[in-house]
Amino acid sequence: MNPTYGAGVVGPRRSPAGDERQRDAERSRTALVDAAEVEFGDKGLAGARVEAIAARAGVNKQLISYYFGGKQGLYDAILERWYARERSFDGPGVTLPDLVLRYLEDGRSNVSMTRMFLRESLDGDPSQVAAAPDAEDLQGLRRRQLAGEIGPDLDPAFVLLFLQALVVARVLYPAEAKRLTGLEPDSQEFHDRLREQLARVVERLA
Amino acid sequence: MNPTYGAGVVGPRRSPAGDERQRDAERSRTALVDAAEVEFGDKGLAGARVEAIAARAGVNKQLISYYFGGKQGLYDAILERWYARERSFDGPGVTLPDLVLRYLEDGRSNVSMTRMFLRESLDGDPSQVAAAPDAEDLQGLRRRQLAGEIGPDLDPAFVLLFLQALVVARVLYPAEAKRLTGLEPDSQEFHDRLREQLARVVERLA
DNA sequence: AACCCTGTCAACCATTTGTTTGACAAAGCT
DNA sequence: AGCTTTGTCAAACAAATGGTTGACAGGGTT
Repeated sequence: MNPTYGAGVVGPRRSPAGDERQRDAERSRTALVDAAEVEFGDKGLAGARVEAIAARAGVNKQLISYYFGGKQGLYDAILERWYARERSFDGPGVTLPDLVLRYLEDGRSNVSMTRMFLRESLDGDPSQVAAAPDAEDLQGLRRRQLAGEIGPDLDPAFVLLFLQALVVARVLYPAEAKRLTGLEPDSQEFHDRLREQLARVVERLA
Repeated sequence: MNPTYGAGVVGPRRSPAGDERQRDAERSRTALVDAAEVEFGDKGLAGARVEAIAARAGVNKQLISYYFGGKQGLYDAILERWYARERSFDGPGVTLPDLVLRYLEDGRSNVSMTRMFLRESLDGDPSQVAAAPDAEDLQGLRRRQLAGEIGPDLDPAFVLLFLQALVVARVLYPAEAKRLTGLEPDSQEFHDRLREQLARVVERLA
């Protein structure tokens, strides 16, 4: 190995268009976050190794401390990104099946992050959560119930809880998914079938 | 601390009925398994600390190596126990709602183990699982479909996947459960409502 | 050109952590 | 009673791991 920076194995270039700078804080940051997402998703916070994350990102592990203040900081940064995106999901004029499928879609394109989120949910301390029966998402469901999308004998709170579980089933039980359906959980075919089946179940809630 | 064995703080007794032996391999084993179940459920395999397990069990941590060959061995032992019990669930003459509620019931009385199981599912390598569309549990569902318990437009494989997800929702999302319903997920009231709501959803699958 | 801030790395360090070792006593056996 | 096996513990150990330090060069600024 030679002691130069970046992946400049192809020889010295005179920064052709500003896109291949060998020192790019933003790129390093992003690479670390992306890599960490996978590692944390695979092994969890405790199981993930900072060295593995750095290696996957192609940078020195010290940068994790430099940019995020350590392993935990990196973890938090990713989680923040997750919550931010999730908050933007529900909106006015979105039907229930739409919303569910939206979550499903998101889970498909962010498997690692979903895995990480599930682990986080498992790790989290449930005692320090406030009850919020007036939360926005719940009110949305109540409105849907009045509109007839959900039967009057069902409790929107439990319905929402159930839906959240349904949406992550594939990520939570990849092995079961494969065993039962005979399909690869990552495949397009599985995804299509899942969409269809889930929609049918959601329709039945009415 | 004095260098004597057992919890004999109350003074020396002459083994009154064979139940308070201070050296009891079986008791130590069980204590370790029980303690580990909680620790692994709370922190996961990587996050759990052998010292914490031993402390919770009230024995020396070395016994983990002695009896189970180490942390991993203890983990495997517990997992084995889980699978063994689960295999005994489905049987002839059990209706679908019954079966689901049975899983629900089991999850309630074994929260730690369920948590641990979920983590394991998340950790596991899905690639080394064989597709088994002729599995026993699936055939059972197909029979139920013919009997009218499941609509003909639903695929038993996905239904089973969904049901498994529904049953663990409470353990997977304890914080959400509390936030949405306003009830403590461990409380009897939550459990009763959950039973009821879940049953209604399962009925709707027909 | 001289200077300085920033990005990056390799080596080092302190701690944590699972496991091994060695001692020792409780029970069982002869 | 004496011997052996087994259960248990405290202390020592080695490996792993996250974080810190110090060097150094790229780039922009003066």
